[in-house]
Amino acid sequence: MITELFLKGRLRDAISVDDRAALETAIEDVIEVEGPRRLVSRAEEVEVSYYLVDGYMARYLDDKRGYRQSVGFQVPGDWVDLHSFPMKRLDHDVVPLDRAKVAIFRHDRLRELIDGNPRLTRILWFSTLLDAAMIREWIFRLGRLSAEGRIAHFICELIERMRFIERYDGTFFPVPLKQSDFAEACGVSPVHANRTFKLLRDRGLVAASEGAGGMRILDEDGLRRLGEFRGDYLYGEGDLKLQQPFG
Amino acid sequence: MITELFLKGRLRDAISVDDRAALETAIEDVIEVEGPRRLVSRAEEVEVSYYLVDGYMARYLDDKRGYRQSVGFQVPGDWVDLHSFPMKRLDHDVVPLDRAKVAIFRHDRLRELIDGNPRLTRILWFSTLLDAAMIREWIFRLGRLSAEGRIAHFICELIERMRFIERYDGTFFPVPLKQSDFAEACGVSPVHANRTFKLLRDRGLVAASEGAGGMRILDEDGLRRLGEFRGDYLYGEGDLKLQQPFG
DNA sequence: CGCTGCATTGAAATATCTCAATCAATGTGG
DNA sequence: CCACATTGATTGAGATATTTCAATGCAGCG
Repeated sequence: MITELFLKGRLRDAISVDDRAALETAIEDVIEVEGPRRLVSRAEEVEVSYYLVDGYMARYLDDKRGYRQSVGFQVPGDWVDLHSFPMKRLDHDVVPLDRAKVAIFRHDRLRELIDGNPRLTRILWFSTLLDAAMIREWIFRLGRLSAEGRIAHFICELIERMRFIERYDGTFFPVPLKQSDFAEACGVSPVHANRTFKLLRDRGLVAASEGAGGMRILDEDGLRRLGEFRGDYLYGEGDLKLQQPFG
Repeated sequence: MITELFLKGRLRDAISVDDRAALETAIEDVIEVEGPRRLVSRAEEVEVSYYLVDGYMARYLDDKRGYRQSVGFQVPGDWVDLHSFPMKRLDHDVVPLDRAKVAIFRHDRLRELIDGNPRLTRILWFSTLLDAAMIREWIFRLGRLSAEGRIAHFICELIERMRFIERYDGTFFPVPLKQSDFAEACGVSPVHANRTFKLLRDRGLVAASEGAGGMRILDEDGLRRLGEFRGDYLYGEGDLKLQQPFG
């Protein structure tokens, strides 16, 4: 099933079998895309939304000098730009990190699908809001943490999200992020990101980088403390949240 | 009409007369609240959402030391926590800045209202996404701008939002924000916020502070340049966005 | 008059950026 | 197999930006 990973580890069980099937039938096509070519550009009018089947993507805003600020990171099972469905345009660019596989949903088809189905509507709405909750936590990260805390916090988020989709085995997760990608996500210079990783290694929190192949975690609790990480924002929805205690 | 200002200056005209009326009838009550007492607390389960009729509110995440990061700012016409309707809980606190008037919408009542009304559903969904677009721009602000740029950018956003609801006359807007509130929103220390305001005054961009009564703007273009401000993210929705050119 | 809450200032301590090299791994063409 | 280019990681050193701590100023208010 294409949408196998959608909300996996969170609300997935709240989606009925029928709704899942309906969602699957609304898929227009599944294609391969590859960075650094943009999949969606800021401000262009769009008529489809993409669901990320496999691979990773980042969302960017550009500053005056051409440097990028990452405003989102998508993993398999995420919608990349479902918000363009009610919004018509995006306020940012979407770029595959490497090679990725996406399912295409036409907006008119989505509309047909959900207009008579408030339950499914609410689930899709929910998933865009989960995204918003993450972004809010990114603000916290940038506004209140030191460079070291920011990187640690971001790593914790990645761990948690990879765990949802069973791509984290307790010590390693694969993600094609370079140090400069961490820098763009955490609002620090690439050079400082490098020094920060060295600090994290010296503290025994993460292992030496495996290139851009992924990340080996040595002390998840230590990272959480350093990044003042509370995982709850990744859940939403009361009942399910109980599976993961706050803090 | 209570929801008079909802999406004013943006999508408001897209809401049909019937839908507006329906929305009005779903109001449970209108009450006065006052900060610094929290209106909604992080993680508590909620059954109502609030629409801000008058006054201002801020949304906060706390760090380890008890300092706050502002992750949102609401003006009259905004929903303060509509996202709790699909989410059940909030990931942050909501606090009136001063005295405010809010309309209460019970979630079960909202559900009845929109379940047979996909158009209205999409408008509410849209408004939560507009909120998300703003937050993304906040990330840009924190991640890519200097303290001076951040404050300028935030002021520009306030100008624009106050303009939508006709509370900005071209030189002044009323908002009970202290320098320390700007600091919490922009991720800088209160002391540095103070020095930054001095810089902005010295550059002739804003006038001497009027306490927490509001802000007098001397050079909006200058502020936009300094804050690398692009107003488009506040609009959403293709057609209407044309009213305000990009950049 | 003496609080109290905010704005302001100074000075030293830190954190982060920038610029400029260097290094290591990888791939490519000959 | 070698010379070379490319990409990303690493390091050093000086310049800037921002924080922190500690006072001071200033206005409204009981």
